[in-house]
Amino acid sequence: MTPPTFPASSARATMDDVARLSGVSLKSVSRVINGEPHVSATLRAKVEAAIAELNYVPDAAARSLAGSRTFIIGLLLDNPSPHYTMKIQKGVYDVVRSQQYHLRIDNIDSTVPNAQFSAQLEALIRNNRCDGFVLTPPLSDNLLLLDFLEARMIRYVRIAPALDNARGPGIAIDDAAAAAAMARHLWDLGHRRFAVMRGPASHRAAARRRDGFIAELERLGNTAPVIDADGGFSFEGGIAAGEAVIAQSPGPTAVFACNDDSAAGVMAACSKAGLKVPDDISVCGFDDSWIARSVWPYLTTVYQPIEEMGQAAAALLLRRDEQEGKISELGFKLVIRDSTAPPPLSQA
Amino acid sequence: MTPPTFPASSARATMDDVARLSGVSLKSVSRVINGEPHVSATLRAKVEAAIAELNYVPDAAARSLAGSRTFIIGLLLDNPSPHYTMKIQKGVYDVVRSQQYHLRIDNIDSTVPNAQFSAQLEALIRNNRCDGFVLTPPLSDNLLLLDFLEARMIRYVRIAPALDNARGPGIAIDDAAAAAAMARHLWDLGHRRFAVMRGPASHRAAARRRDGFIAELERLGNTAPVIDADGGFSFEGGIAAGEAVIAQSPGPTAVFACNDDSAAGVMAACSKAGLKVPDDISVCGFDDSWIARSVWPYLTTVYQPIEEMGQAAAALLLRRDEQEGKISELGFKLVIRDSTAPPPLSQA
DNA sequence: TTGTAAGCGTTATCAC
DNA sequence: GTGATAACGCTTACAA
Repeated sequence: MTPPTFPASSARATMDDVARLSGVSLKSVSRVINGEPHVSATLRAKVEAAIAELNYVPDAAARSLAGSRTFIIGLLLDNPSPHYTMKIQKGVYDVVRSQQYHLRIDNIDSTVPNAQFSAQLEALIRNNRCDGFVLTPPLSDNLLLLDFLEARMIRYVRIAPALDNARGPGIAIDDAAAAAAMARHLWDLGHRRFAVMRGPASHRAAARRRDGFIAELERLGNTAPVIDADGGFSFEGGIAAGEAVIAQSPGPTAVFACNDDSAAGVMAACSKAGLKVPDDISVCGFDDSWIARSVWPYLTTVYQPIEEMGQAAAALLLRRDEQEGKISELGFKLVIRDSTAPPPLSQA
Repeated sequence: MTPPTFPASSARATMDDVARLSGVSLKSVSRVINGEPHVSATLRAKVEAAIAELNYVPDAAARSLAGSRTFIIGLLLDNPSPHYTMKIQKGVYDVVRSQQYHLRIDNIDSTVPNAQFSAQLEALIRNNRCDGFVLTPPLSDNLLLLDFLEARMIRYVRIAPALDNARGPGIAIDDAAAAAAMARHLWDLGHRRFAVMRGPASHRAAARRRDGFIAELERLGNTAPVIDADGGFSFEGGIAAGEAVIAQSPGPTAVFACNDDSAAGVMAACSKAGLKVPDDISVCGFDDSWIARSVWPYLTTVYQPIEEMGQAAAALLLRRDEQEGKISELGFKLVIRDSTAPPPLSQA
């Protein structure tokens, strides 16, 4: 079987052409291109003119063969929510392209046994290096992965890490504070009986949301027990947990789900049970994902700047300001829509 | 400003090492690696043993510099639905990786003026070629893009093309037939008054769905006019169009939306208007996207094998069986869930 | 069937 | 500041 071959692109100008046209050496052209110091203004001008005239663009393959950079940034994805992932991807892409880098995608499955996991990583790294990886959750908290990358001196930036935060650079929001803001919103509306839908154990940030919510309620003076259910971060999980929770007596007047998907599930459970949101019960979520505006009534939730987190992660990776171990926090925003309201008078 | 530099990965075996260890020439190793013919079994065995022992992996940069292949496939994205895009991306990724290729992502904005559009394309192509592109809708029907790629002899495969189908290879489903199947489903339930929510004009496949739906109704004997509204392919568009449609008198007993997002919007509109789905009105969509299971009741829709379409597109690109102009059709499936039922007795 | 030699287009080393 | 010249790791004529 003959391997596939593809036509090369049409002839392009090389560094040689630029050097010849501008009457300088190859190395000088290289200096100009890479913005190296110790180049006279006149030389630089000559070279730049030639580059413009020839419409010259450096060849990535040659650069990465000769040099130590590949001009490729990898985005490591695992088991992603489409909405979340696409936002991150868009953010990373925009920054990467603005610096003349390219974006490579790599999916890895972190649910397999360790040996297999390492094999996947090996396969990714070996035949086509890249200049760094952006790690998305739950990979951001995968210690095996961090070990692997560090052992090979491969740079990375973690998005929404929640574990071992001194470990590597990262971009996050303050999940606990955001959940606390939501707790205050519900409290101020008059709610006093709450349920919280936690996320899967592997999602560390979800635990922070749940804990932050409960802690803030306590701080506000809440003494009643908060119903604690597993919403599984999914619509189906939200339905199941929602049905169980609203069947209790007395039931909650407000439910905080740790992501929007499970919140939508809770709303569906309410609708099945004949409870009107928000008149009979308030429901709120987290993420301000696309589903928050795809349910009726629109979901009260926490906006996190997902795309900006992708941008910031890429920028951090490209900057190389040895910020190891620093987690940059971005702002969140409470988005009050139509799924939360004061509790029914009879229950206030 | 010094450009960022990244550490090279740890020393790896090269083809030279393999040649030395196995006692053959460089070229022979190359032959084995590339699966070229005319290699004796013994030589091949020796080389493969050496490769295994040294854990050798060819360097992509060197290969693409010396040869005509880059081992990179590009996925061209524009204005994507997250769910759809992620599925395509996953499918393309899996096939590409299985052939030792890598996946590069490129977003382009096709809503800008032509000159700017071409500039975007130039920028993508120039400094880092790739061995072919997978085109996703609406890019699959962008004639400017096809011209651009063909002029540069860059291979491509179109996903869900609906225009100029003789133009290049592509992967699609039979949108008209799928819509017709949905029409029969509703007709068989007893519905006789229909509305269809069409998509935006740029999405050519959407028009095929609408037309196929209406044509099948006529074939079945429907004489009443079909209400034709613009659902805009979005949740918001579906709400607006849905409100307008159900306000009519007599209103439809069944609504077919050309994608799931607008179908969900119609459901929300019904819910606002106090109509119960499916008891008072049936609603169905197209795509079997994630939102179809994120609404209540679950949406009756058309499943299209999006991930497989991505796989097939990548396989086509990699095969190089000059199948120019051939569109491969994959199967669809009617997915009957809970949002469709017989019309209310009073209206049957 | 196998091997030799000449690049591919950059960056890096070291002189000048 | 600037410029020869040697890598980088592979593919591809062209021989043998």
